[in-house]
Parts: sequence; structure tokens; C-alpha cells
Amino acid sequence: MVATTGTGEQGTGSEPVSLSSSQRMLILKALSDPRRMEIIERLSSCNDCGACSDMRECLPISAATLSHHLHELETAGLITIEREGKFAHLSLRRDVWQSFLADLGRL
Amino acid sequence: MVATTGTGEQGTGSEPVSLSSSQRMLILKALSDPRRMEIIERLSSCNDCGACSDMRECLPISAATLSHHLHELETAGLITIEREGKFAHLSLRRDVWQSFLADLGRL
DNA sequence: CCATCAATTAGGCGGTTGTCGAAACGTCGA
DNA sequence: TCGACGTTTCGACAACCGCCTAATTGATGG
Repeated sequence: MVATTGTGEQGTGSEPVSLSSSQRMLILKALSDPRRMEIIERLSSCNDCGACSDMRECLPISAATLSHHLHELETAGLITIEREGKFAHLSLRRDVWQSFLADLGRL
Repeated sequence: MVATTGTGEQGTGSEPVSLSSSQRMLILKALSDPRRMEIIERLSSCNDCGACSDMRECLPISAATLSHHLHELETAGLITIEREGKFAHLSLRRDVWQSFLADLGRL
């Protein structure tokens, strides 16, 4: 999906990863939807509180639509979805987020 | 369109402006298209070299399509289009850009 | 005055995308 | 085992979007 740090996975790491321009485009496309942006904001504010169902209580969308949005965010590399039994735990990939911002700042 | 600094217009200023969340969304939508992102990159690298026709030489799109993209970037507040006679001079609004980045970084 | 040129507008075409309901899948508890 | 539940997949539909050509506007110069 997205480049890992190469020095080992660390979940919501904060060290820099390098993003290709197509990955940056994927991220921008992912963020261009209000619902997805709101998901990212929510994940960013609470460190690890994200189960899918928690999101549904806040967003006025069906489960199918939420799943679709989460898939796109995951494809863009912005979030990690850990499946445990029935539940899906979401977390923001802060390393990717930081690299994305650094990328835009370097313009 | 977009909030000015309030202390006077300065074109490609660099002091902070405050963006509403709908303006931020407009910017994200504007950036989610590869062509528009490329326009922003190009404007960012050369300070004031932007006439519409210069852009057309680099982007493989028709004049109508370019005009459409420029209009969206202008609506989002990311660029300024100064019309002088036949020509349109483009410039990146660096103040807006910086505020946008700061906004995302504050997540 | 008219031809030319830069840019915008109008209108339409085709592909993409957000959305949903329904069905399927996998897990957990009774 | 069976039903309930969280999540995903499927199939479809409507809206949106990027793109073009053609027509228009507005300015410049012969």
C-alpha cells in the first residue's frame, strides 16, 4: 500500500516515511470528501478510540458507505484497520500524515 | 471569497489568514485533481511567471479545461488571477497556502 | 474596420464517485 | 447449533466532474 519506514512496523509511528507523488495524490483525493476528512479529524483527536460503530454514531451514513470510506482511507495509507473478531479498530497513521504535510510544505 | 488578512491586501502575502472549515474543504477538493495540483506546484516554484498560455504549454489540456481548473483554484482562494488586457496573470496566494497547511498540521 | 489572438462560457458526453438496500461473511454468546 | 451483531461485498442509481468542441467576449494591431 504505502511505504513503511523500512526499519520495522510501529503502528502509529511518527518518523518520516517517503511518499510517492501518486500516493500523495491518493491522500489528497481521500481527504477531498467531507465525511472522510471528518473521520481523520476524529481519529486524530482521540488516539485509539476508533471502532467502526463509534464512527457510525457520529456520521449520518450507512454501514456500507462508512466501510467504503474507510477502505479508501486505508488504501491511501492514512489509516490502519486492525480486525479483531467482530470489530475493526481504526488508527491514524501519524507518520504518513506528517510526511504528507511535510511534502506539501516543501512546495 | 476567502478571508483576507484584514490589515490590508498584499497579493501573495505570507501572514496568516484564517480559513473556515468550508474553505478548507474547498481547497482540499481543488487539490484533489492532478492537473490542479500541478498548476499549484508550478506557480509555487516560479514566483510570478504565470500566464494562462504558459500553463497550456505544459499541461495537455484544452484552453477551456484549463480555464475551468483555474476558476476552481481561484474560488478555493488558492490563486489570484489578474486580468490585464488579453492576458491573465496567475499567482499563488502563499498566505492562504500557509494557513491551509497550518490548519492541517493542527489536527 | 476587420482579422487575430487570449481567455471564458455554453452545452454535452462519458467516466467516476457517494450513496443506499440487500445479501453475505465471520464472530460471539446463549 | 443457532441467532444476533459488526463489518464487508454486491449491484444499482443519481449526482458530480473532467474533458472536449464550438461559440462568445474583449483586447490588439494592421
